[in-house]
Amino acid sequence: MSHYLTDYETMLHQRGFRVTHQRRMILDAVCEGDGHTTFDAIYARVQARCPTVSQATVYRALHFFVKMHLVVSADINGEQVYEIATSRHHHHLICRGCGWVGNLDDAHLRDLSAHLLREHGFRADVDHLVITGLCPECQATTE
Amino acid sequence: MSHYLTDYETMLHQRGFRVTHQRRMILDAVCEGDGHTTFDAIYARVQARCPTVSQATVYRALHFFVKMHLVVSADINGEQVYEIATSRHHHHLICRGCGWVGNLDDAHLRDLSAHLLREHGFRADVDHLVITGLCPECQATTE
DNA sequence: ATTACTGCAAAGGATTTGCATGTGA
DNA sequence: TCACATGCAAATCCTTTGCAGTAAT
Repeated sequence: MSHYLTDYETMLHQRGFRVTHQRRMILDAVCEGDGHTTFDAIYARVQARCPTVSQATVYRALHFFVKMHLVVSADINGEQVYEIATSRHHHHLICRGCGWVGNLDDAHLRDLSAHLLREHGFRADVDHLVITGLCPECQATTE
Repeated sequence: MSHYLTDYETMLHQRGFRVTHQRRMILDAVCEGDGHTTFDAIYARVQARCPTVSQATVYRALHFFVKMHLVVSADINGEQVYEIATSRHHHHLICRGCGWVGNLDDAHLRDLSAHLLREHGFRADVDHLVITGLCPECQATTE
């Protein structure tokens, strides 16, 4: 993680932005998540370490990181979630029964996105697709 | 449309719910849309015919219709949109540049959902997937 | 020394809710 | 008739913003 941190700090410096104590904590809090961290979870983690950090700062930092492409956000069932951006594209399976989160490699969507580009001229955002459904356990218990 | 209306009215009656003037107007307003109608658009259409209908009623009716599976809702870029439920599964391509909306037949996702079920045991909700991206025109103008 | 960033509190916008009234079956 | 549905307004929730003070470079 440390050389990754160095990279992003250098990048921010080069662009004239500042690396603050708060931003470091907030980015750490995003990294600690399993991949889909809600605002509340991030805010709680930050608060645990530094109770004076305000919600406004967390909101602003998250927007900032998204704009800097260090974090990606998605909307799952009306709730905004955040995840550290990685170079490898992958997608998520979300169980609407129990909240289980699974990963889906980009490879399985290559054909689809190729089709969309060829037939519709549509360039799909393939970096963070969310597919909801039911995991094996939740299929057993009829909703 | 009329026999469809009869069907849903009968269904609601059987379940002990009531078919009111407001609910009819609200469902009509959802039907008039191209498939992704925002709350504001629905409320505006209803207001045009009956200015006394309140937002609360529209919110309540939409939730009600979703629960009755007469309407499906999705979240596009943080905005909730509504669409009449149809038997035919289809998906939507949304241009994040200009808001253009395209349809994508379910057939193109059959392979993917079959794969998910086979490999992950995951039963994907294939009734209303939203894929964002850029349409041909908006690809020209670099965002 | 700049000026980006933060904390606080207030504002803003969207959605929900309590309650008295109205209305469909 | 009587429970369901509505309108109104207040309440609630989430997010953004203005501004004065703080801190990174």
